[in-house]
Amino acid sequence: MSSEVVPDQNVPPWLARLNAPQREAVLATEGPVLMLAGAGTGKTAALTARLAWLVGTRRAWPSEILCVTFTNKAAREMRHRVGALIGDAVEGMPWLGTFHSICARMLRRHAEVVGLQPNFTIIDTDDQLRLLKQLIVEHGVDEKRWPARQLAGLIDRWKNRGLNPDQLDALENEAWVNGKGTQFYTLYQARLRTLNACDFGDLLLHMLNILRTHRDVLEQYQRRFKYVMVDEYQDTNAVQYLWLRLLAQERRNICVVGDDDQSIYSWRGAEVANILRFEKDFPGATVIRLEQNYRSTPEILAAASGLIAANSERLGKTLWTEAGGGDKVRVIGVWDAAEEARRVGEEIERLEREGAPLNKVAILVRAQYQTREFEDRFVQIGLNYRIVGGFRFYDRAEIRDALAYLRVIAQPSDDLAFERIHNQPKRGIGAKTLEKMHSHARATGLPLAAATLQLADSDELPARAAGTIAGMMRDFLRWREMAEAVTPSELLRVVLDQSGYDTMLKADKSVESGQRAENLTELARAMEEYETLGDFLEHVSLVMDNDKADDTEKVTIMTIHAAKGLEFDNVFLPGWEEGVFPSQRALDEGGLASLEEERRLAYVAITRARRRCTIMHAANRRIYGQWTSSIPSRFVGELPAAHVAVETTMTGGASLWRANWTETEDPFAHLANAAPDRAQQRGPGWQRALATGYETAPTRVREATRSAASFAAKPRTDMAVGARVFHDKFGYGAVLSQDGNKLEIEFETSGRKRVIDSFLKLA
DNA sequence: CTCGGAATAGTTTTT
DNA sequence: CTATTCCGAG
Repeated sequence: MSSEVVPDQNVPPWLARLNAPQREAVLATEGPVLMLAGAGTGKTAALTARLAWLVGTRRAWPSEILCVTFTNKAAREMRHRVGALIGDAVEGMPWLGTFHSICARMLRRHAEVVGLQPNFTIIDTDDQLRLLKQLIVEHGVDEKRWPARQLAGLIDRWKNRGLNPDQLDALENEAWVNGKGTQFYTLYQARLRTLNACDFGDLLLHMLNILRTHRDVLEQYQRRFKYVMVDEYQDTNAVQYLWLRLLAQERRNICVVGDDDQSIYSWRGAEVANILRFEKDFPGATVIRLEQNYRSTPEILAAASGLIAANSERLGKTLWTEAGGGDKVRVIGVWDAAEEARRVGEEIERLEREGAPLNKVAILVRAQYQTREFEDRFVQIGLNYRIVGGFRFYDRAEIRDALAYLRVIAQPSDDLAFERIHNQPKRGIGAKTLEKMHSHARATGLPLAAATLQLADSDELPARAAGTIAGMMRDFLRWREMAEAVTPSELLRVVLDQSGYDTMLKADKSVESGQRAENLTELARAMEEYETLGDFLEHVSLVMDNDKADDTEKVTIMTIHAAKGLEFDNVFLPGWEEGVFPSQRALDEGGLASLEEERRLAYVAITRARRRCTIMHAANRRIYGQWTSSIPSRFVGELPAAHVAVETTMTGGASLWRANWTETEDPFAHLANAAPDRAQQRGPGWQRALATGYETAPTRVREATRSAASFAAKPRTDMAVGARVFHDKFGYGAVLSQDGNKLEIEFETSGRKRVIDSFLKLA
């Protein structure tokens, strides 16, 4: 590719390094551009270079470019990489960020247009649910039959589609309590307005409404943004699309990057159609395909391409690579999920012995519940792992309590926050008092906190309750004054101390309380980089990720969704069974579209691998406590045979497996009985497993090496519940319970784990 | 108000 | 199976 570059001192090296289509995408600055960038084709490199080029050639100031991503992580990376190209100018890029953070920034300027104050609160799903629940109960709807979750889901969907309450059609209206959709959506929006709050969907919907109804505001932004760039365009939903179209339709300098084959978020409103219709919306668009892959071996690419070819409705791309060699994609069938985890563990230990860094090994699963089996196994064999996703730092109860205090200080009208902590720590203000507070607030139209203060002055409450409330309100007044003078971090420390929260934690002798206190210290530390309380709260609500830098060598276990955009040398893909992947839900509902999304997910999974990719399927697995037999995923059968090596290895040898299902305990016997034709429909993956696997390669079949752990079958008697123990990997801990030779231990530094007793010493 | 047992509901996840 | 939520008794 460098040979194509005409040496020219005006061409910066970072531009010369790009391949021809990437360079074309950079240089096509004027007019609409659709960049179809396959997995691993260097789209971020092209996008950052384009940004640098626009600024470097003085086509626009950094502040005149709108550059939108979906996640904070992507925004951060973009900022970082652009910074490497053009230096500090990137600091002046206020409009590089996520859809939500950019809209929040805009909305704070125009808040009054939609009836909000500029310091509005951004509420999260938790608050949203509590608020909706209140509304549902208040209006006499049976919360059992019509759960708040469902309403939240509907409202989210409406907002994602850009629908305001008055724009719901009859069908949508019917979706909630037989015709109360509009009513509850309206109530919810009104309630948010009185709370001076917004949910995530509102950030976009409010801005869209403003741009639609206020010509002057729209024109101001159209004039400002000379260039618009959008990453992961296949993930945009309707509001985002409409918002972008309004902002870009005048100048038409919009460049979107995406890959229809990697669209895996339709369930949260993303519409692949947006990418498919780009050329219609912006006639004359330049379409550029990035197809040269810099990540994977040709075998991996061929397997992935073959699989995705089974989808219809594709724009179509052909990935290729200059690299040669590499192993075929392996497919391994095992007896059950435990063996699957054991195999993966062994493979990883082998890789480790060969010197492969664990940081570049990943196990990608379809659903979170699959992680458990691996976690258990890796604890047993002492393999370092990290599970990505699941609990987030800011989701913890104590963190949310602390934040609620800060929110009430920053915004006295934040009823949701006030309600959260009104009796936390316990102040003796129970349901009865709370109900009085609520009804007084409703009667006076005051925020909860203000109404409560008034109530405390009256004789409505028992003297003791009135006293505590008055005291609490005095605290808040004092903290509010203090907030002007001290840093947010110091303020938090004072609040935790004076509110009695610290004391409450100290009094709590349970194993978790120590960790809680530590988390709060961690929070205070994280706050130190913020100057004002407002800055910090905005950060918490919009930038809620906590990718803690972790330099220890660990295997990553995460969902395929979470792995999008990442790459690993060695990738393990367990659970490729019908009902797991594709998921049962996708098979039951959603029809072909759902199935194709699952297939795209499988494509994303395979293309994460740089060097080696191992797909596995188990014949038996326990799902929600039910033993389930399953057949290999149809996706296994769709892999092009020429690029796949089937290497089925089972504990006890293949003959055992075969004996099991052919004669005595055919795991599919019930299927054959219930639906005789199902037995014949075991799919191509199954057929291949039969044809290639253990039939032709019996010598490769071997007893899985048992680790020392599983031999220590006799439970020890010297480790009673409560005993203090020591573990080489996890340090000191206390025994919580014993189950045979497995002990559950609360480790002082690494939390609760199940380990085998032979790895423990009495401390 | 707090505790404990029963009932229940469980893809994927960002903001 | 298991984490969470809900409800009723004390």
